[in-house]
Amino acid sequence: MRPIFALVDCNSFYASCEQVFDPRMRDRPVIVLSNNDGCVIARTAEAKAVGIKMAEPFFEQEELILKHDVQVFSANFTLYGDMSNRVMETLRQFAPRMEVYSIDEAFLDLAGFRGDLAEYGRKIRSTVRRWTGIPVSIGIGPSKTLAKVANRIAKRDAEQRGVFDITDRPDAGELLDRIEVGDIWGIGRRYAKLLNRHGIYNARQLRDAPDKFVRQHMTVMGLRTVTELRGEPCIRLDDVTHDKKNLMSSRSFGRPVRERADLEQAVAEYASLASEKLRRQQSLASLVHVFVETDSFRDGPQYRNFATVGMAMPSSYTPDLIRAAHQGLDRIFRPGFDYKKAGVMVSEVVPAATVQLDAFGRDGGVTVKRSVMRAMDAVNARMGRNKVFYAAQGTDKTWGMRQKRLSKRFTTDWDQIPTVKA
DNA sequence: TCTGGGGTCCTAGGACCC
DNA sequence: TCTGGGGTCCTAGGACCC
Repeated sequence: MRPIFALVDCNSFYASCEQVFDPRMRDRPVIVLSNNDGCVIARTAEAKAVGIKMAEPFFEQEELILKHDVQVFSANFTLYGDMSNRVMETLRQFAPRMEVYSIDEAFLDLAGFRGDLAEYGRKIRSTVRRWTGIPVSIGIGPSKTLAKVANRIAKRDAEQRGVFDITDRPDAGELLDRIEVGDIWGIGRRYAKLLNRHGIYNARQLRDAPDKFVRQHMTVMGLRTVTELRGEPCIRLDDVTHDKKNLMSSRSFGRPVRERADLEQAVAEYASLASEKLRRQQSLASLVHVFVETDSFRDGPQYRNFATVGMAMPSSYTPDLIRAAHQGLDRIFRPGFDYKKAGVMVSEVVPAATVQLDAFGRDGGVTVKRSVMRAMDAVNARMGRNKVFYAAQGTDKTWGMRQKRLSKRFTTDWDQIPTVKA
């Protein structure tokens, strides 16, 4: 059966989430900032129209923001994660198979669908809007890459009303003419530049480029993209969830940090977050990597370093990871620097079920540790994140991130559910 | 004053083995 | 003087994604 993919993509997702819970924000320029209120990571069409740039620093755009009364929010990932689940659950009803590709995107498998695909797309779109409040755009095509292209057209051309089907279009060539090569899924800045140097500027030119040229300059990955542009699918729909092979937890600090004690707290906090992520996917890790770095945007002495610490047995037990992270920090901490960021990554991740006994048949206390963690996760799930935590994480957290414009956790915390006044 | 935080895959080259 | 040929594993770096 001929594959047909639909790519459903939420429009300016984080900003849309904020609009759902605050009707005053509808039809207004709204933006959402990255952690630490650093960069713009989402903007509504209205914000784009007044010239707000994506991924650019917030402080550089403050003038524009004041002038156009742009509404600004700190990132509220708890809210976005929950809204994402609602959107995905809604989408699931429209296709036998679905791949959740990112927090705001999913591929649907529409192979074998009989009827008008674009019409079906519009039905999906209006249902998601009605059930979750989130606007989406939908691209439909014979390969994932072409579904992505169609999605761009759906977003760009207002007359498509948010849905575009590129399958069996006799004018596919002209449509691809209007897609810049750098806007193709899989073609980043570097490849776009390289292709431009060789006279390839749009999707049609890339589609028609010789295999040998593509293979030589862009490896097999590039060749896959080109094949997909030709309408021959080679990236399959992947509907099983894979365990992450690496898990990272890192943050920039709200202020420069000099004291070792503060770094120890921060690193403990990140190790604890990494442990939680491991437990959520029922995995254990045996390597813990710690890194610290100064602020490269500022003058002054710069330092960055990382250390890797192996644990005796794979673990997801928070104190094990905190201990390893502190060992790593011991190795790389140098006094006298203004640190801006630190992080903890874990690797050599294995499923928890495969845990081995040591040579003496002991389980290293795994059973006890597991019940402690289960209890802690249960309390935190119910009462709110970090209600129970380790003292090493610190209680004052003066290094914590700036989030001046945080919305409430409308959907995941009983105390913050919106109320309607009669 | 203020510049995010995650992930994946592929390739080339070196170490090492037989 | 002649100076093999494969294979595997690991790592660093480069590209991409959201």
